Amino acid sequence: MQARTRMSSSPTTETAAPARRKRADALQNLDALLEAAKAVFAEAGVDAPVRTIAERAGVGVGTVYRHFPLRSDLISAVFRREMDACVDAADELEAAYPPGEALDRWVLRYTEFVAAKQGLAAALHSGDAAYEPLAEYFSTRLAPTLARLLAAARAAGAVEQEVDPTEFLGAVANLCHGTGPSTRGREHAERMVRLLLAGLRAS
Amino acid sequence: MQARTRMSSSPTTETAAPARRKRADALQNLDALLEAAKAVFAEAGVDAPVRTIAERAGVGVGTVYRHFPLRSDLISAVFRREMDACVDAADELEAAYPPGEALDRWVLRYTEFVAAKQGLAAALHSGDAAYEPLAEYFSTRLAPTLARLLAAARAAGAVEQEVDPTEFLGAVANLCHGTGPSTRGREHAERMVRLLLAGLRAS
Amino acid sequence: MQARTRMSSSPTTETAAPARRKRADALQNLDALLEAAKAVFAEAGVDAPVRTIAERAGVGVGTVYRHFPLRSDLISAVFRREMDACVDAADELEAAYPPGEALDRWVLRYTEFVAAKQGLAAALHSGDAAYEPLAEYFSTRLAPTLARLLAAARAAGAVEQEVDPTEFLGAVANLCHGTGPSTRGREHAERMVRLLLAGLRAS
Amino acid sequence: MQARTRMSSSPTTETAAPARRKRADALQNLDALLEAAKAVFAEAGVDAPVRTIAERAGVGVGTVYRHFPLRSDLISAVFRREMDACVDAADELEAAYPPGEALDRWVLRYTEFVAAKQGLAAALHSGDAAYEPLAEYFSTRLAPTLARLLAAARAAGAVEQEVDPTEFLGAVANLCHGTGPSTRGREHAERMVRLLLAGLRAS
DNA sequence: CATGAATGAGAGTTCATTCAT
DNA sequence: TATGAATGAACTCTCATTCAT
Repeated sequence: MQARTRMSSSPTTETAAPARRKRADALQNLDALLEAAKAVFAEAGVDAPVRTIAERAGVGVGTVYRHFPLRSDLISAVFRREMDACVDAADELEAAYPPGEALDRWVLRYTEFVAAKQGLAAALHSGDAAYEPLAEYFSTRLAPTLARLLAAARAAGAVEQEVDPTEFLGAVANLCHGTGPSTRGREHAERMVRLLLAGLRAS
Repeated sequence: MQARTRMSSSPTTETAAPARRKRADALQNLDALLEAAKAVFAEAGVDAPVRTIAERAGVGVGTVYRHFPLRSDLISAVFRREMDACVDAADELEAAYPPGEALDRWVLRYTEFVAAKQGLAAALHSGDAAYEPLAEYFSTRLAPTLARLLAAARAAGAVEQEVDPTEFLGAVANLCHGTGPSTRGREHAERMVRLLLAGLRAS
Repeated sequence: MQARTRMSSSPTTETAAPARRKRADALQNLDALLEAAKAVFAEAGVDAPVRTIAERAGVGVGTVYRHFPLRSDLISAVFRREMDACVDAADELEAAYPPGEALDRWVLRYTEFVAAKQGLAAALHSGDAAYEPLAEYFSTRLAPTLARLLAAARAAGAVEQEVDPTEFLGAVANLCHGTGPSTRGREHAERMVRLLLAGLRAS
Repeated sequence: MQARTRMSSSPTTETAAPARRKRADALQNLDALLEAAKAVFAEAGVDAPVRTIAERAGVGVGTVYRHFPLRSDLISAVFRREMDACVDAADELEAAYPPGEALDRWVLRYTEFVAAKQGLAAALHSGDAAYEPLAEYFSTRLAPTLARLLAAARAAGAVEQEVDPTEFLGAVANLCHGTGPSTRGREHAERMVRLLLAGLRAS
């Protein structure tokens, strides 16, 4: 019943094949869904009612279930995008800064990401088998990145302590827990993360 | 909520025994309730169904609501007791160890407590205004204790960094998040907490 | 929200213990529930929405689930009562008529019962494991009754064919399928059942 | 339901081939649909999700709705074909056997057909007005066939009882209810149908 | 004071049906 | 004409919370 945006591009200017149109709509919906989910997760956590997300995206609940049969599918999809961005940031930081500083900056960058995703850590630790894929993504994408940065920093003498990358990432995620989207919360998390980083340096 | 006619005669005119009995019963119930809640919270988190707790305690749900109108009241009551024990431990540690070590040992003691209380941190950060009293208890009992230990350690040159006690306590609580009652989880949390402590030492 | 009948018997005339009152209410509700379910099942089949039954009984859905966690529990309860009555009728018929006629009359009595319970046969054959208890009740209560009547009739030379009682009962139930509560439907079922009975007699 | 502009040029101006192709495709689809529906009905009953049928046939749901706007349309179409085969069988049986035996054999043949169509009887008796056409087909095709066989058998002295053909057919269909595709179920149904046939013979 | 039956809002999930492409 | 994405009504079931006894 919701009025879909009928962009109504004039027929003459339309160049894409008709078959594409359908896909375009679907993709648009999917995007709206991911955006909505991201927003709702940030506000109400990953346990927010499916209906809320559907409404926010302007679609029916059925559509959500069509694209993401499991809640975890949606969660994964939402977070994966940003995790990728986070992973990519490592390259730039490594190129621009010495190992120790690159490590710090990347961890802080990661902190920022996690802090903005209320409920991420909770989902990760929920024990719910549904979030396995998400956890796996952590291990296969983020952890290796941190491992690389750690190794470089240690080689440069900027880090003394041994630490398991996945464990460390989990700890940082946990430190962001409950720190709303407020600046105060952010700062709080950041301070604690810096303490953790300082700990790495200690002999 | 309307006060029903109190059919029972005034306490003064009653023989001591029945009155005692009643009070004793009530206290017993309350204790059973707290024990049950503690156990259930540990197993299923602080969001466990009220009925589960009531059944575990062998009382009706109504009784739970009578004693603890808000869920947070029950949670607070449950945790308060153990917090007190934790606070008390500080004295002994201060007497037995040098400031720096006393600090470490106490924080680890606190870590143990929090790790055993699945959901404590979550509740604390839930944003639900209902948990305010619990947070307050944190500030008024635990935080001053930590502040004292920190001050002593700093005076002894065992700590360099400045840190807000409440913030630090929250961070430690967060680090325990999702670390089930398993030994592995415990160790994981402990390792991260030690890192945090090491961070305090760094110049 | 539904206004419960507040019979409000004057306090002075009330003799039953207060504790009984609660039970009385509960039982009344349970009875209303069974009556409502019976009616709804007859009108809309055993797959009727739970809410419909709850509304008809004037209770909340939760109450239905409290008393009958599984849909099949409710169905069983509803039908059991009438099955018992049906079983009891056998004694009277046996006493009042010669074996062959007693058999006929009882089967017709049973036909009447089943015809009035739209959905009984369907549930029985749904394959849904949930209806097992109901099927079992068939085997343990009705089948033995029919077996007895058949044996007597055969001994008296009024029946020639061998037939498995449970199978026969199922067949009769099936014959009532789709015969609404109309007289026409009833008669239709009855005619076919008589044919079946006639078949028993054939050499 | 509004008629869309028929973009395709008129059939007459098109070359024969493409037109044929289209028709051929459509017919093929229709056939696949009927086959799929038959299979699905047999496995999951006539209430099976439309999508299941569409997938089985390798077409979109829209196609199902195009050919069979009402579910009953599909059901009717599916069963009609087999009913016709059943009707045709009567001729052969009449030619090959004496009236009494022809009757028995045909009824058993019909039993086989119905037993294989789980849900046919249910649909027939569902009360849903949508199945009227199917019921009508029963009356106009099968019932006359049975009537003919019955008349011949009666004329030959092989049947004593009067019985309405449609009613009898319905009864047989009902007896097949809930008898899965298993051999046991089949035999059960057959036994009961034989009893019914024996009843016809009784004086 | 305790009890636990009753209530009913709300969440998840499925599917018939429509309709833009 | 076929497709399948989207819709949303309808259903089941769970629990927090109230309140008569």
